[in-house]
This record gives sequence, C-alpha cells and structure tokens, in this order.
Amino acid sequence: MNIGQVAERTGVPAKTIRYYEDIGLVRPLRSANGYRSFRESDLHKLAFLGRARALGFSIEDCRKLMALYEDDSRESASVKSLAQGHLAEIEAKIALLQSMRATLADLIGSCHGDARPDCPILRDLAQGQQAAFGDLRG
Amino acid sequence: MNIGQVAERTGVPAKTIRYYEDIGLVRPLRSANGYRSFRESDLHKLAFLGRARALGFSIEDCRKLMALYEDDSRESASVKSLAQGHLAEIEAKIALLQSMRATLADLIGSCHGDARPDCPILRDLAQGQQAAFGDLRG
DNA sequence: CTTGAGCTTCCAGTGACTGGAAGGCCTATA
DNA sequence: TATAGGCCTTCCAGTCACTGGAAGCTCAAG
Repeated sequence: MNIGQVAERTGVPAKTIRYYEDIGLVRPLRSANGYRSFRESDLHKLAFLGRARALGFSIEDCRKLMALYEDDSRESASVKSLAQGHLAEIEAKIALLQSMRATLADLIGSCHGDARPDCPILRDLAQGQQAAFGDLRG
Repeated sequence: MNIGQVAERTGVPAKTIRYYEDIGLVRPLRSANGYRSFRESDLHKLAFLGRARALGFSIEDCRKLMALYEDDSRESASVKSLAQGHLAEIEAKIALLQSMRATLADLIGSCHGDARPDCPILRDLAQGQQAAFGDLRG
C-alpha cells in the first residue's frame, strides 16, 4: 500500500509517516519505482503509534512501548511504570495550567475591559503584587 | 548593571535575556567594553516579561502586552481580549490533558503490573478498542 | 602575572513535526 | 501521443522559546 492510503487509513499524516521512518519507528518496504510499500504490520504499528501519541506519550516513550509490545517476554510492570511516569507528567502539567488559569481568570474578572486605559492585568504584570504562582502550593 | 546581576534580580536567565534582545524585546545600552548595560526600565521590562511568560503568554503575546503597557492611550478592552484568548487556549489544553489523564488512569488501573506479559495498556494501544479520545465530547 | 569569574558572539540542538521546492512516476483523457 | 493532474520522492528550512557549548575578550584580586 502507498503512503497516501496508509495516511488515510491510520489517520497519521504522510509527512509524519516519513518522519517516523527517518527516526526508525517504521521500516516500510520499497517498490521498484522507489515508492514506500506498507504491509499490514506497518499499518498496525502506525495505528499503535497514533494512539500512543494521542495519549501524549513522547516519541521515545512510543519507541519503548513498541519494543515492549513486540517483546513476548515483557513484564507488564515495565509498561505500567512507563505509563505511570507519563501520568505524573500530565498531572504536573495540569496543575501548572490550572494555576495559570486561576490567576488569569482572576485578572480578567477584575478588568472592566472598556475604552479606558486603566487595566489591572497590566498593573499585575508590571508590579507582580499578585504573584503569578502564589497559588502553586501543593 | 551587567547581565548577570540583572538575571539574578529578575529571575530571567542571562541566556534568555540575550535572546530577548535578539528578538527585540529589550534594548539595553552598551558600555565602552561592549558589555550590555541595563537601566532600571530594562529590569522592569524583563520582570514584566518573566511574569507574562509565567502566565503562559507566548512571546508574541508578550510583545503585544508590552506595547499596550507602554501605550498610554490603550483601551483595557484590548488587554482583556488578549488575556481571554489566552485563557481559552489554556482551558483547551487542560481539557485535552484531563482526557488523557482519564484514559491513562483507567488503563493503569486495569494493569496488574507484575512479571507476566499480559497488559491491558498495550492491548488498548494495539487494538484501540477503548478509543483514546472517546471521552472528549464537550 | 596569573587565575578565575563574567562577559561577548556564534553555532547547533531540542521535539515533533510541517511547509515548500524541485523533480520523478502513473493514469486518464483529448 | 501529448499533456494534465495527482501522487510519490528527497532535501532544506522553519516552528517555539530557549539552552548548551566553544572560542575568545575583560576585569578584579592576589
């Protein structure tokens, strides 16, 4: 199968598939005309990668997950701990974003947002009275 | 004031300050020896930038915020709408991360995580039965 | 006079693509 | 047979916001 059809069937863009080949995540065959020729197993891998990426795993994590998937003697503990590490990162990001949201929402709420120049948002940025991350305890 | 002391006082790393000069966010003077020479107004700007970045504003947004800050005839509505746009992006990111977290936590919970190879996490990635973003409605 | 810290510039790398140029291949139609 | 258009190829550059490191200059202390 050619790259265009693979892209359509897996949802992974052709450009991205070429990139994945570059970095060794997939190794499609080549036809006589030089076109990439994908087997069902390649589609399967790409779909796997697409789902892992959609869960936010990094490319390097995806590589490890694929290796574990293909290793019949893996221990599920390895997969679980990789996923747990990733979950922890996601939770840290959520916490950071939520603290940004809280501060921003506060500032937005206190800005009248009309034609006058007076603005608590700029005042806060300029003076830092209301610390940007004052709420980031715990 | 030299760059090292500015870095210490504003919390913005020297490397980053040089980068901000490169892209025109600050324009420190130069001493006879070629060293950057920062005025109080430069420190003020850098602190402003540091706080805006900590709230997650992009560099381009920071540039706009600084311009608004320095424009006495600004309308607070401009600032507010910029901040609201940013808040919306943050909320979208939070929603995405929360849906990742939900799926991941689910999968992790169903993986026994021992020495055996059987693993629901890999099974899900391979077969996509439990769609990664099935929960992302609304 | 040397040592070491601090400063300078410039180049390269990060992550994970994405866009675009230049050109080959394949199929269908006039 | 010519050609048009779509798909494929490679390679290079750009994204974002830094960050690391090399090579070399300046300055203060001992």
